[in-house]
Amino acid sequence: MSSLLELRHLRTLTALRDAGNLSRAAELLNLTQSALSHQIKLLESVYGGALYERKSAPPRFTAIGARLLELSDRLLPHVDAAELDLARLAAGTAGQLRIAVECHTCFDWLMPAMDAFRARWPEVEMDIVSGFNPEPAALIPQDKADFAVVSTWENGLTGVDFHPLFRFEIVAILSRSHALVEKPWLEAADFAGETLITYPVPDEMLDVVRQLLSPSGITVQRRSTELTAALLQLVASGRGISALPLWAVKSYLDRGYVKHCTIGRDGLYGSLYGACASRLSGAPYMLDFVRLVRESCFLTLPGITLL
Amino acid sequence: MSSLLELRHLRTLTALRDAGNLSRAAELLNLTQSALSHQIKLLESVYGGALYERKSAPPRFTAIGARLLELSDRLLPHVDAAELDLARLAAGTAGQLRIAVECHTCFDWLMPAMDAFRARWPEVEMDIVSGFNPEPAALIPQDKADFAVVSTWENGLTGVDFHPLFRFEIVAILSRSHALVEKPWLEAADFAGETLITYPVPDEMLDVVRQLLSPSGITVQRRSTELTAALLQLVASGRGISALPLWAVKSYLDRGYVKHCTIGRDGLYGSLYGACASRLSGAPYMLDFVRLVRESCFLTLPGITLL
DNA sequence: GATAACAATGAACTTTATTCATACTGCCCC
DNA sequence: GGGGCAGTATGAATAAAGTTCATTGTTATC
Repeated sequence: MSSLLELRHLRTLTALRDAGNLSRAAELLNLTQSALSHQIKLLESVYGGALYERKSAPPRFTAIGARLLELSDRLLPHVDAAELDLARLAAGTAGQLRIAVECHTCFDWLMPAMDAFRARWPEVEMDIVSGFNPEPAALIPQDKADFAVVSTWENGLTGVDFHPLFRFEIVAILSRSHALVEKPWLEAADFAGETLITYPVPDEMLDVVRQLLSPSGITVQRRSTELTAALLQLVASGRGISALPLWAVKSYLDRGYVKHCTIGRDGLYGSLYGACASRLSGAPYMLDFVRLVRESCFLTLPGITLL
Repeated sequence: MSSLLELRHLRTLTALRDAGNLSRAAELLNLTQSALSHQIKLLESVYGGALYERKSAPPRFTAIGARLLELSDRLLPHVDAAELDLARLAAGTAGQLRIAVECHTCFDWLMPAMDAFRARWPEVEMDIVSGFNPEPAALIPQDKADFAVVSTWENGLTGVDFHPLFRFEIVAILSRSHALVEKPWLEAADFAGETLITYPVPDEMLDVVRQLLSPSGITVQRRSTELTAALLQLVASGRGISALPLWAVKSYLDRGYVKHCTIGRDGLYGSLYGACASRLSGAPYMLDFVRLVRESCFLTLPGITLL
């Protein structure tokens, strides 16, 4: 009888468009694919027609779906703005956000989220904690940082809360002519005798060392450089192999500049978490920041999974 | 965690503002007062503060409530427009709407709804069935009307569906100096010997006759006139008494031009229904018309209750 | 201080949304 | 051309609401 259209449905539609398919949209919304499928089925029964063509990627919307999307685009920004205002009403607008990172590549994807955040919370003082921080989470209890990107969820730390960010695959990077390229996947032994080219971080922070090499008792030569491009240049020219997040090297792989190889039979995966001071863990601006990071990463980084 | 604000909540807030209090808002939304109270309580717990001051009528909104209302005002018109578009997509935009009324006063409140309807469904041919129609519902099977305002729900008619509209009190109208004014309420016997001043409709269509006088076997003199103003002028000058919907005479009563009196111990009530051809009963434009009528009446006519 | 109107509340209930488990579909690829 | 694979659909089970019911609390009014 009366209208059953809710914001939920509009959010689903835009997520579908943004994410490219139902399953990814579900991930973005923290729901299951099934839930969204049911939602859309309901809408279709109400409006008497399909909302989009299922077999096309990206989804192609019908007139009905397009009209609903048009509505979403008009509505959701206002909803977002209103909720932002309300969050600010609830807990002042001021605050600090000193960000520390463990790995340099993080800035690649942190930047868009930081830009969005700055626009949304102009009164929050945002800073990057400079210098080399092997254990950025430790800076939080010392009150030298408010937020840190870390790869391990340390339950021990008091006064520090963790927010899951995402999970990604780490692949071995090899020159196009490397012998190992032929293998379906690499085992620890394959690294013996190779030079491992990495970012300049301590051994125990490299997932490939921590999860694969150390447990197998294999040690390798290391060589490091700051920039991803330089690193790949070294690999391409045969100075060694590397192990990097897939999202960091996807574009090089697509261009055929280097080759890659799964590490371990089931692949090697790293995770990232956002650590923050417990006292700020529930602050609207902190929650908003985490959300922005997750969202922008999911839409930007290829092949990642939200945690 | 993620936003739980839904259109439902925004609809509640605007209904609250439009209707003036929770109970009336509930009526407008076809929900109970309790449901709305729970909704608002939830919102308040989420946003950390009251949405409005309960004890003031009309409701006075807090900053939070006002921000949400602002959002509603920006959103709901778009939602409405979109749903209208979608309804038109589903079932063409053309159609006929020939309206017949049983009682002349109906046009008072039918007009605003008709104006709104014309704007929303420009391609639907709207007409008023002219002439005197003692039984307008009968015109529907004859295909001389598509919609009729009637005061009885006749289950017998085939091919005709009824939509409940509203219920209203019918009061006796007396000159300021009339003796009966002193009575707490009038019974059938009080009408004996009086002249009943009415619109020019047959006896059996007057609720006061049908529900009170006929059952008691009391007959009265009748005198009729078309216009409400003329009718009241006759009453005021002592030519007789009348029985009219409260909403039709409220403004005269407020000005003290005439007096009124409850009819029967529990009051006399009339109801109105919208009759329409079954074949059109589910048509989007017909449902929309009924909705517009109910809504505009509820917001406009004092003292009515939606059915 | 009774009455009436409105709002709040907790529990029962109903409805709806979501998940789970599984089956279906189109597509790519040896 | 028969796996695998990624995406989608579906029915039943479950979880999570939203809503009502019955009642109480509150405030204003006469």
